[in-house]
Amino acid sequence: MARRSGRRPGNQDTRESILEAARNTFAEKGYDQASIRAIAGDAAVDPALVHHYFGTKEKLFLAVMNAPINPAELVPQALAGPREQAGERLVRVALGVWDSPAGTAALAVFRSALSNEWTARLLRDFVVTQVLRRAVSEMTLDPAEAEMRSALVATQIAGTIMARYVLKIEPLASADIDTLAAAIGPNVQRFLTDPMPEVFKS
Amino acid sequence: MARRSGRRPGNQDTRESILEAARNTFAEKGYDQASIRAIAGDAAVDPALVHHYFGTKEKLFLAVMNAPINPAELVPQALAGPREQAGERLVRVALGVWDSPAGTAALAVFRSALSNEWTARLLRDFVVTQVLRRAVSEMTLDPAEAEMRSALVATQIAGTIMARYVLKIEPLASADIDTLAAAIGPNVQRFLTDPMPEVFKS
DNA sequence: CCTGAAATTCAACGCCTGATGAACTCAACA
DNA sequence: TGTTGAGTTCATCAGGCGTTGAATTTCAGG
Repeated sequence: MARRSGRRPGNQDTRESILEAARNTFAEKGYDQASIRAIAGDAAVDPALVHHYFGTKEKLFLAVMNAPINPAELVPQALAGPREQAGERLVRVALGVWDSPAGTAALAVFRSALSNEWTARLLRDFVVTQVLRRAVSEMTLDPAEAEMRSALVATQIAGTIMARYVLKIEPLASADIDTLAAAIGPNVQRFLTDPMPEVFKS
Repeated sequence: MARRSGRRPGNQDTRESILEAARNTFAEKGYDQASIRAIAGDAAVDPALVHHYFGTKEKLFLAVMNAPINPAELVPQALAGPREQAGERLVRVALGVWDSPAGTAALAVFRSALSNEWTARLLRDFVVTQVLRRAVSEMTLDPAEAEMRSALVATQIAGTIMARYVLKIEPLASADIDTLAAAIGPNVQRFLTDPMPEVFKS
């Protein structure tokens, strides 16, 4: 018999409101600038409670990042369908993620990645092992070029995210997904499937 | 008679060594994470001396950013020559800047822009008013599309910088400029001159 | 030499940070 | 009903931050 007596977990709204406040604050300010006190204040909660639930700031960050994005589900969704439209679909899926509620968490890790070394590693490893590698294997690209091709795709996607969600450069920030997909998709497509200079064969 | 007696400015090595330490530290850690104490330590100097020379951290940052990058010189350099190769030249010039010593300062502002609101505004305003607007006027693009085209170019350039210098994704980080220019240039070119969906005409 | 201004140092201020541990509340079980 | 343990609060720690102002050193002018 595990739990014999005592108050039962009961109200776990608090835990989730901390999580939500953390997600928003991390997304707004990045890892370093988001203070536990600010998060706690946002959740109308004592700062010590944050530690009670999540231990350390790092663990809280990981808890925030844990659920929302599942590449195993998104990558096939982006790659299903004719190869000639894979680029556009990829842009559409990526922007869709960032525009969704889950995108808040993604934006948090993105923002944090530029000022903090370990979050940068986090993002790089995630992108490389979870997204790019998966996409490469599903698209059956020429292995000799696959790494470079997927890295190039990453530049276009990352740049779009950066310009639209972080720097908020107009008219990009206000454009709708269809417009952007039509404009950027073909470029991604070229990175994916068009012939590349011989330099890459090495 | 302005200065009548007293020690003359003399040794300004100190000022420059602070500036250099600041440039490196800002580039490594971004604006917020780079502490005045760390910069002073890097320059083997008392923290108070930094304030003596530059007043505040913000002014020090601006002093670091002040000199090194001159769009008035770079933009024409990127745009001179046949329009059909403008994309590739643009990539080449951009990467050239970041690979140069001056690029350290540029990387600093780039890094800072994601975690700090006012450096983000700084970068956005700089990019929009100093680089994009200038490029647009020199290339005589259709005004109806110019804003969107230059913003799209910005996404590809920013993404490349991010992947290569911040996230350091391989094989991008180790590739030489020629390779990248050949791979990415055509995409930039398409953003610049290829026909765009009608949606943009608005 | 001596004066005075610049260069440099030192100690301290007030504030914020992440984190800790003890105290208190209170619902549920024995 | 009394015990238990989770939920919650509070005071506090040690440390880093940007910044300040006064003291001290250094050195070129008059």
